[in-house]
Amino acid sequence: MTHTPPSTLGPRATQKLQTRQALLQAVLRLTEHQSLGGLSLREVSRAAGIVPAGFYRHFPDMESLGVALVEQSLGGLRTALRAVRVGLTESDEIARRSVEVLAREVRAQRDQFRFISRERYGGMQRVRQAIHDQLRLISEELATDLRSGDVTASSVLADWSEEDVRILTDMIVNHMTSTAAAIVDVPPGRPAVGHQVIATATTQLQLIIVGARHWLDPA
Amino acid sequence: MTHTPPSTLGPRATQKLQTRQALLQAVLRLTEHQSLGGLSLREVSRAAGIVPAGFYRHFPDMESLGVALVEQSLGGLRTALRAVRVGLTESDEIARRSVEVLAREVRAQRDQFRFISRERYGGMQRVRQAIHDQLRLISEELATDLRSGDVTASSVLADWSEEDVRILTDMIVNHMTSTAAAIVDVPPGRPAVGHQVIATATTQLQLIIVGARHWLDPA
DNA sequence: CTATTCAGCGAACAGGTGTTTACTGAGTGA
DNA sequence: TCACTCAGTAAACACCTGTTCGCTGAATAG
Repeated sequence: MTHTPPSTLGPRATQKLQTRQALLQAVLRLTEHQSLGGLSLREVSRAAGIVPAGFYRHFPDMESLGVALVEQSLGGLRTALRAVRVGLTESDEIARRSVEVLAREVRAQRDQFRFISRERYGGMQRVRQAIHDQLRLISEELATDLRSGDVTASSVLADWSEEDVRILTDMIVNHMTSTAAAIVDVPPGRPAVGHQVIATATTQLQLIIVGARHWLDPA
Repeated sequence: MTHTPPSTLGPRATQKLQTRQALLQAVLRLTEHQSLGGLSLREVSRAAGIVPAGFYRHFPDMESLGVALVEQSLGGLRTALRAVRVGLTESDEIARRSVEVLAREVRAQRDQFRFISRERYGGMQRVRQAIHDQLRLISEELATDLRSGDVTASSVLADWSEEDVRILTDMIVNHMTSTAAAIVDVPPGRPAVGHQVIATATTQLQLIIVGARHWLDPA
């Protein structure tokens, strides 16, 4: 009677998942000084501890591996950003806390974000597309939270057109990716530089918010 | 007695320059669908019409070729941007005209800017450094024009600290690079999409300017 | 006219590449 | 227990890679 499919995976599937993660980790490690397109399938397989032919048990090619990496990385950031906004109504507060979360996330998953920065414009087509799609999702979720919900209570955004809100959130997301790239490039062991980067980014985001507040002002 | 060095280069040097340009052009052509790190020296030499060994007559390696390409590309943009600001005093006008110049330049030198976008975060170390340096120059020149000169006459920036001006111009330059990347990604033969991108970028830049105007306002 | 320079050539080198093939042997389901 | 699935293996395939070497022959300098 105990015919429920095992909620805990068998040793077979577990081991496969581990190897898959080893492949993803290998790419993150190897892309510290070069881009995905500069890696060879053999190099990655070697670093993951399997033979080249074994690679095909997990991905049909390196581009697919890249797409999987994008979804794992940006998916995590997306939920973290969504979580930080619940209960906040002051856009100043949202700005400061969003930059904080971004900084924390980037420092915790440094090589994931280096990978994203690297491949956002530089990478292979499907990888770039995957990044683009994830960023659009983040932008749209931010737009929803800014237009509806408690946030609008203390905001001027209620009067804005959908189009204008999209323009605003696109800019904010672009600013976030620039910030992430800047944090990634901070030399390790120089936390002072990191603080400087975050302070600058926060100021810039506040300037955007001030602009948004006075957007519809009489000239 | 006619010992002046020839102001017009001899056929020898001329031909060498042509081959050098052929190498640069070959890289621009080949990086449409992959990044510089994914190109092989042989591939580039072949596309330029020379034998692999001939490559070394011009560059010691591909990274150096990339640096040369960066300086040629961003050097042009830098002078074009500096030129467009002379005689302008209204920051609104500066914003609109800067985006115009950027868009014109990007469309005229599409593959150069695609290359810059590709390599800004994705590329090899020295290439990234070269891009970073050029962008910092652009940011500093903009800061100088905003602080001194006629511009300040109708601006609030006169009261700003150097640091704050740097923060502002850094953000503007980042916005420009995002815009350039977006324009490059516009599908060819869809000018309507291109107009949309430029309109969005202009609005975003104006929002930044509004923010700057009210930056020191009493809350 | 003569001696020198040097951009580009052709061949060779040791080694890395993606992909296919047939295989092993532990994990699985009935 | 027993057939079968399938993650990982080992070897072979034809091909491309960066770099070096000595050579050519036209442009150059004196």
